[in-house]
This record gives sequence, C-alpha cells and structure tokens, in this order.
Amino acid sequence: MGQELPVTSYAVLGLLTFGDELTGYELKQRADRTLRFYWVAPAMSQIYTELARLSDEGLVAPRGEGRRTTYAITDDGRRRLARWLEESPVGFPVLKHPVALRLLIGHLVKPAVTVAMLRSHLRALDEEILALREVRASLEGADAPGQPFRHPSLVADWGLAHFTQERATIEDLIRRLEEE
Amino acid sequence: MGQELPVTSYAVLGLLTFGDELTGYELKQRADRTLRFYWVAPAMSQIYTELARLSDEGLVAPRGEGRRTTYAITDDGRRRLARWLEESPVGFPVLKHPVALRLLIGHLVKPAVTVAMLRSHLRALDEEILALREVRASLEGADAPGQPFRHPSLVADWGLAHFTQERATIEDLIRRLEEE
DNA sequence: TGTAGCATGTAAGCCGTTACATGATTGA
DNA sequence: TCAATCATGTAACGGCTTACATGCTACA
Repeated sequence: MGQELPVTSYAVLGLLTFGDELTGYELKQRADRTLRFYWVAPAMSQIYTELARLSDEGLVAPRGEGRRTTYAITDDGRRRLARWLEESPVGFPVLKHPVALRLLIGHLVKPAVTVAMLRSHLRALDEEILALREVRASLEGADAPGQPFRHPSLVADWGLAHFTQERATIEDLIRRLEEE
Repeated sequence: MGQELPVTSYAVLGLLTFGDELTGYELKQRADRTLRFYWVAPAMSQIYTELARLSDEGLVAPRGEGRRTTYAITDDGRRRLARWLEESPVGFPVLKHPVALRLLIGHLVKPAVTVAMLRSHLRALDEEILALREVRASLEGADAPGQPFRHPSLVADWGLAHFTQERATIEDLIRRLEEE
C-alpha cells in the first residue's frame, strides 16, 4: 500500500467526497456528467478496475452483498486525497483537440471543408454548453462559500467560460476563412 | 494497406506538409514546439514508430542512408491526409486538466493550498504563452491568406486566445477564493 | 412479456511512455 | 578532449478502450 496511484484513481476517489456512497454504475454516470468536462469519462470496466484498486488500498469501503455493491470513501481515502493535493506536482493540462489539429493542415483541402468542420464543431460546442449548464443549475442552492458544492460550481463556471470563449473564437475563425 | 490510422499518425504526417523533409529527431522538435499545444508531444520512440508505420503504408518516403534518414510526405500521403480531413468523424476535444480536477475537491484542503496551486498554474501559463508567442512570431511574414503558414498561424492565434482567457479565469478564481 | 436500464465483471489488445542502449558529430 | 547535441532504435510495461459475457429489475 502507498505507491503512487494514477491520476484517474484520485479522480474517481474524488467523486466520492460529496457525502454519498455509490455503485460502480452510478459512479460512471457521475463521471459522465461532470468529470468528463475536464478529465475523462473512464469506461465502465475502468471504473470497476479503479474501485478494486482503491478497495485494496483501503481508500474506499464496499458495502452490500452480491449485486449492487456501493462504495464509500474511508478516512484513509480522504487523508490520501488531501496529501495528494498538498504534495504531488500538478502538471500542465493536456489538450487533445482534433479541430485544431485539422485546422492546422487546412491547406490540404478546399476552404469549404474546413469551414464545414468548424460549423459542426460549433454545434457540438452548443450541446456541451447546454449539458454543462444543466450541471451548473443542479448545484445551485449549495454553491456558496462553505457549502458542499462550492468547488464543483467554481469548476463548472470555469468550464462554461471556456466553452463560451471557444465558441466565439470558432465563429471568428469561420469569419476569417470565409473572407478569403 | 489502408486501415484506419491512429490520429497521432496523421498528426505526425501533417507536420511534413510544410514543404520540407525532416529526420525523426527534427520531427520531434517540431512536435514539441507546435503540436504539443493542441495535441501531444509524442515521445522520441513514438515518433520512430510512427515513421516506420507511415513508411510501410507508403505515406512518407525515407531518404538518405544509415544515420540521418530524412522523411518526406508522398503524394499518397497527401491524398490520404486530405481524405481523412474530408471523410472521418472529427470527435470532441479531450481535456485533461489537473488544475480543474484538484479545484473540484478543494474542500478537502485549506483554501491556501488551492490558491497556491492556482498561482503556480498562473506562472506555468505565462511560460506557455511566451513560448507560443515565439512560435507565432516565427510565422509572421508567411501568414496571410494563401501563404504557407496561414493555417498554423490561425491555430496559434486561437491557442493564444485560449491561454489568455484561461489566465483571466484563474485570476478571477483566486480573487473569489481569497474573499472567503 | 419483453425491452430498457441497472449492475458487474473478464480478455484482448492498442497507444504511448519510460528506461535502456548505442554511437556519430560539433564546438568550446 | 570532453560535453552537449544529433540520431536511432528496442524492451517492458501501464493505462485505458472495445468487445464479450452474464443476469437481475422495473415498467410499459
């Protein structure tokens, strides 16, 4: 016990710090709803792998027999997360942006192809913004300083600002490409 | 020949569409300088793996014997890239943002810890902005519509806007956290 | 009664990293 | 002449995905 865990382990563990205990299945849903915006949405099978590992390390405690096992974070888990936050190096964000990648080599295709791609990305962005707004709305009422969803709501606001700005940039790019 | 390649293959291949031919070593440098901002900076060994694969598929042509082999994109490679741009689904960006992830569970540590992390990220951002500005500056003079670095400069501008906006958001977050 | 959602896993395999290994060339 | 940089690979392995497999429960 005690080796360095992959960041995704901490991410999953972090999802259990909001006062409830969840099944693997529910954890996957929470990850899809929130974590996916700034980390990843691990595959179902990956969630179970993480839960097994976290369990082995005593960072979560399974409860319930047979089908439908829920997991709660332990005191050790909470301490371990806090230590991770305090001591481990943070690292710079990694962005894998297929739209930017394709724009880079836009000289290989007709401008209309690039513009169509950007428009399609705009639609995808709108959907993401909508989904994130819903998440943000669901945190309202418990998002003041000191309340349980304070930090999640800060992150959600950040995400919304990010998407909104990207939306504006894409629109600007379309404009510039169409002028040519 | 002709199976779907991983996106990173296309990314590496794309770096060879700017009129020059490079060694694996030089390709790595170019990736570190530019690709890393919106895709990844593949490890040296990965570059060589990609070059072997692209070579097998006839998308790049090696030139030069023994030590120091340069690679140029072939006509097939250019066609393949164009087809990829036109036909394959684009996919939404994936962001792995350790700062956002840690902010999410900020309730586990003293506010000062979170603020310190954000400040440190601010410094990292400044370095990235500086590096990207240099890249952008190096494209000047060939960045007008129709010129070879038109698209790379569009992407660089986008990246700068993105980092600048993130910088402002982080400063705002620090302000909000310090008010408490 | 049957279909969608809940729930839990195993196996194979790809992508990519780190570590290791080797040697030539250039310039202080 | 010695260190930094250029240059090219191989091996082991970790993280994560996709595909496969199984079965219960709620509800229309």
